[in-house]
Amino acid sequence: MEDVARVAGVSHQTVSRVLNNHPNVSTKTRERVEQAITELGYRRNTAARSLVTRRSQTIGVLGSELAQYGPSHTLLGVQQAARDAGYFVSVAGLREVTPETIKDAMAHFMDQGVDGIVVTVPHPGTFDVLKDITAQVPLVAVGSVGDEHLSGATVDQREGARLAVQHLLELGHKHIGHLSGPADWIDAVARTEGWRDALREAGLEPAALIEGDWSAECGYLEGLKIAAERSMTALFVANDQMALGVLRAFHEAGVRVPADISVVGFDDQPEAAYFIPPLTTVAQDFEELGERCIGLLLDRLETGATGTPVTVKPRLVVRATTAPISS
Amino acid sequence: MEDVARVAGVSHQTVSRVLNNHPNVSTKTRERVEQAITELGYRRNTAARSLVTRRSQTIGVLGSELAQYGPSHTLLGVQQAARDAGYFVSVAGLREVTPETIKDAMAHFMDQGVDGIVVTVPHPGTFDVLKDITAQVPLVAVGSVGDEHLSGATVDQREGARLAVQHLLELGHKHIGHLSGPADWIDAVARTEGWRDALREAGLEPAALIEGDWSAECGYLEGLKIAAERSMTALFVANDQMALGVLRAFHEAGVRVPADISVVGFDDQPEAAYFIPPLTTVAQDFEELGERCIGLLLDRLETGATGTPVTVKPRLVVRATTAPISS
DNA sequence: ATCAAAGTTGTGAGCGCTAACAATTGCATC
DNA sequence: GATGCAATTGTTAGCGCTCACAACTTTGAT
Repeated sequence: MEDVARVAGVSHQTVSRVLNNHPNVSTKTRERVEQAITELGYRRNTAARSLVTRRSQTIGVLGSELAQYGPSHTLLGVQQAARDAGYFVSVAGLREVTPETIKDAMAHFMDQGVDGIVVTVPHPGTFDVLKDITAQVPLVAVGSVGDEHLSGATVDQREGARLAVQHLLELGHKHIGHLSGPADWIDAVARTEGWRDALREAGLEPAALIEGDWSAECGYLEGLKIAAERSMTALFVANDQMALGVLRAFHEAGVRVPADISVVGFDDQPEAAYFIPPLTTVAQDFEELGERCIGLLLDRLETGATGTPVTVKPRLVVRATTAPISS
Repeated sequence: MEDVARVAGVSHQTVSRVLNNHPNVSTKTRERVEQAITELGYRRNTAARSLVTRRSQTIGVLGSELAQYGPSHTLLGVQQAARDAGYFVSVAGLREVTPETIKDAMAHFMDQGVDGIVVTVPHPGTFDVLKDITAQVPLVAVGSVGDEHLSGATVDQREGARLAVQHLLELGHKHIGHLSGPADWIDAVARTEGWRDALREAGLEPAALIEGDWSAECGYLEGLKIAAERSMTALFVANDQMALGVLRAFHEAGVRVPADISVVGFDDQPEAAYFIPPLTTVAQDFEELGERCIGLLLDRLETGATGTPVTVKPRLVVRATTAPISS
């Protein structure tokens, strides 16, 4: 920086002012400094800057299952938005979610001195562990959380599930089962609730709730059982991967989709349109979710304002696995 | 740090020595200092440390298509291994891969002062842009690259493709087509070459090469054409997603798999086992790839040694989309 | 011409840490 | 008990930057 100052014929402080866009620098000086900067290929030292400003320009992203469709896309959105705003993004993925691993990752972030944290850990209870962190560093969660002021952006999954079930209801179905995600996932619970709500509103009893684990394998196994029982005419599956397994099981068991049973998935992965048959499902924009989250966090960081949580609306995509009831 | 020193009754320098595991500290003093540290909940300031050591303990990960199956798992491995080694991981995902976006991301990393960089951009030419960076910061690439000394860990994709085609050959197939990935992907080219090699070795002419774009949609569209032509008895598809589309197209067109045509995929995503029919494919361990890469990079960082690139072997997984030729 | 107010630039200190060196202590040897 | 050497601890400087404040320059009103 001293070198730049020398070349531009000013003091190091003026260079600093130019770098930080301080108002009181004459245009001529600013230009001279900027030229010196490019000429010398000067880069400001982040460490030194952080040391005195006490800000690292870094946002920590804590996530689990980061290779899954939803989380990976959320991360993409978060990362892009943060980088566009000039922040660095530090990622910590959790192999397994326990209070210890969460605390470890948080210690990691605190060591790094992150300015803010985004959490994409879709399990309830996570936030009890995180309570004391919130006091030290602004923290925003992706997805709904028990705590109102923690939550950043959410896809209204309950609404999405309701959409799916209402579609089934409109087709005349009365026996609508649900293959849910694991009960320790916030999203899974929300989708199950949406299913239950829609059924109740229609005066139907929510029966046939099966808990799955998101995997195609589980969808297949449960699908086999459902095929054997033939107790329902429609099935709402909590994600597309399980739906794939279900479709395969039904195919094997000779249960025709949608003639014998209708199936609706959730997520709208790009592959869903190429399942056999193409899957009716609920689309949600994970990238937008991530971007919104960063938007909120940055507001909080830069203006101190506690913005209201954002809700992103899901959308029903009707394809070929649903049909009016025939029997 | 001064506070810790006071509590422990030593100088700040001794505290620093304890923190850095310097040898010449008496056990008693060390214990006293450590106790003071936990007592005060002291955290060393990374910025100050970086300022003087000129190391940020941060590794930058540059990637594109980070939400895809392969890249996202690689990122997971990289991230975990780096964090285990006490490094921070800074991620920059490229929405589109152009010299400009790559340079931008690199500038981002240089600003941050990363100690090393891992690149997961599977396009040739990327590394021409990166040439001048290598001089400044150790850089390791995931996947094969033209440049020998850049490349870190690779899955031997050529070998994987050969495995797939040999399997088909053993089943008696003579007309084996290939639906490849985009020609501007290094991996796609390697797989195509493996296919061509295996065919040539068997004295067969590699015909019917179709270039795809990795998507299920493209697999579907091309699958429809292939079904209409009926010019091959087996198809080697460069990834599982396209294979899904192909399977769907064949199903629609009344082409039976594997009776009429055998299909082999690539990647072995967890879903592949639940396709209709379950997909024969080539498995590769992306997480291991990422871990190995970090291993190599850290070696380079800490010992200065230029380790040799690691090659991870892929594995053929035979399921139900391949059968001996019948016609 | 004179002064105050605003705009512009420079100076010095210090953020929290580590490296190099200086000073002290302990311990074996004579 | 004196001496030398190694092990341990303390002292000082400075990494590159921003902040607070001081100093200087311009401008415009009197």
